[in-house]
Amino acid sequence: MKQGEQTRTNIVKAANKLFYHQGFHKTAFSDIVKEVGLSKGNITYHFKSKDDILQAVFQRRITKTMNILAAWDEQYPDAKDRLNCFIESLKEGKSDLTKYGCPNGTLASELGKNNALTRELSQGLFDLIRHWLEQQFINLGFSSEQANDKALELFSRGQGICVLAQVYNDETLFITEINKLKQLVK
Amino acid sequence: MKQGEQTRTNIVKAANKLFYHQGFHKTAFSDIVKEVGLSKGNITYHFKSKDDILQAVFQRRITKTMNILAAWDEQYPDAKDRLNCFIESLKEGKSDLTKYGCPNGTLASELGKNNALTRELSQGLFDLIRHWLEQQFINLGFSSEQANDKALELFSRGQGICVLAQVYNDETLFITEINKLKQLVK
DNA sequence: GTCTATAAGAAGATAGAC
DNA sequence: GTCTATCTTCTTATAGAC
Repeated sequence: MKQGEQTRTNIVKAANKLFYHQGFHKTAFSDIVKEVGLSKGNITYHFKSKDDILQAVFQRRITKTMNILAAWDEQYPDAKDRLNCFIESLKEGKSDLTKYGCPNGTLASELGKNNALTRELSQGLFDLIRHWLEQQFINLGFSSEQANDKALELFSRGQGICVLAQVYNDETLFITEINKLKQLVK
Repeated sequence: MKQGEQTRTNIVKAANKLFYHQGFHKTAFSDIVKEVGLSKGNITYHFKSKDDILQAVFQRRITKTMNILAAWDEQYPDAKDRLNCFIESLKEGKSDLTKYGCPNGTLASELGKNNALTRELSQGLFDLIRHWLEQQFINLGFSSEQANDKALELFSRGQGICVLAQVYNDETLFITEINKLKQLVK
C-alpha cells in the first residue's frame, strides 16, 4: 500500500472507531486528529470535510461486511451453519455490543433522524445483512416471503437486544436473549 | 400554573421534541431558543446548562411514562388487555417511531455510549416499562423468572423493530413486525 | 422573569510553507 | 503528503439592563 493510501486508511479506521465509541456528532474533527496522530492539515488533504470521512467510514463498513459474509459463504456449505455462525459472531462481540451498542444500528439511529442521505447509506449497509440472512432462509427451503419475514425478525431482534444490553450494560442479558435467536434457525 | 413554571415546562417540552427529532448532540442551545420562542437569557435563567435541560427532559419522560402506565392499570383490569394496549400504542405511534425511532431507545443509544450518568437515566426510564411488562406477565400466571424473560423479549423486540423501521423508513415493515408481538401475549 | 449584549472557547474549513 | 497558522462560524456560558 502506498503511503498516502495508508494514511487515508488510518484516518478512516480512527474515525470509524470514534463514531462507534462516541457517536458521530459528539466526535469532533480534532478527536480524529488526536486519534490518528497526524496533523489536521494532513487529514484535510485526504478528506475535505467530516461528512466525507463519514462516507468513507460507511464504505469501509460495507466492504468489511461483504468480506465477512463472503467468507462465511465459502466456509460453510450449509445455510443452517451460516446462520448459526452469524449468531455466534454476535456472542463473540458481546463486550463491545454491550458497551457501545451495534455499530451500524447506533449510527443509523443517530444519523437517520432527519437526513435522507445518511439514511440511505445505512440502508445499503443493512441490506447486505438483511438479504444475506434472507438468502440463507431461502436455502433452507422457505418461500421468498417467509425468508424475508424470518430475516427481518432475526435482524430486528438482534438490534433490539443490542439496545437493551447497552442500556443495562449487561452481557448476561445479551447472551440470554441472543441464545433465543437460535430457535429461529431450527 | 405560575408563569415561571409554565416557561420552564415549555422549555422542557421544546427540548424533548428536539432531542427526539434531531438527537441530543445535534441539538444546539440556540435550537432550543428558537423552538421555544424565548430569549437565550431567559432559558439560562431556568436551566444553567444543556445538561440540566437533559435531566429535566428525562424527568418529564419518566413522569409521562408513569402516568400512561398507571392509566392503563386503571382502565384495564385484565393483564392481557394491558399488554395488548401497550402493543396497540406502538402501532398508533408508527409515524413518529418510523421517522425518528423510539424516543427513549435512540436517546439511550446516543448517550449511553460512554457516559455512566446518562446511561443510568435511561435505565430508570427503561425500568419503568420493563417492570410494568414483567408485572403483567406475572399477573397472567408466569413465574417471576418467566415474566422477566417475556418482558425482556417483548421490550427488546419493540426496540429492534423501531431501529429497522427507522432505517428503512417503512411503516408497513413496522406494523408487520409489531403484529408478531401479539403472539407473546397469548 | 425576561431581555440584550458579549465573552470565551470549540467547531469545521482554508491558506500557504516545506 | 505533511505540516503550522489562521479564519469564520457556531456553541455554550455569563453579565447586566429593564
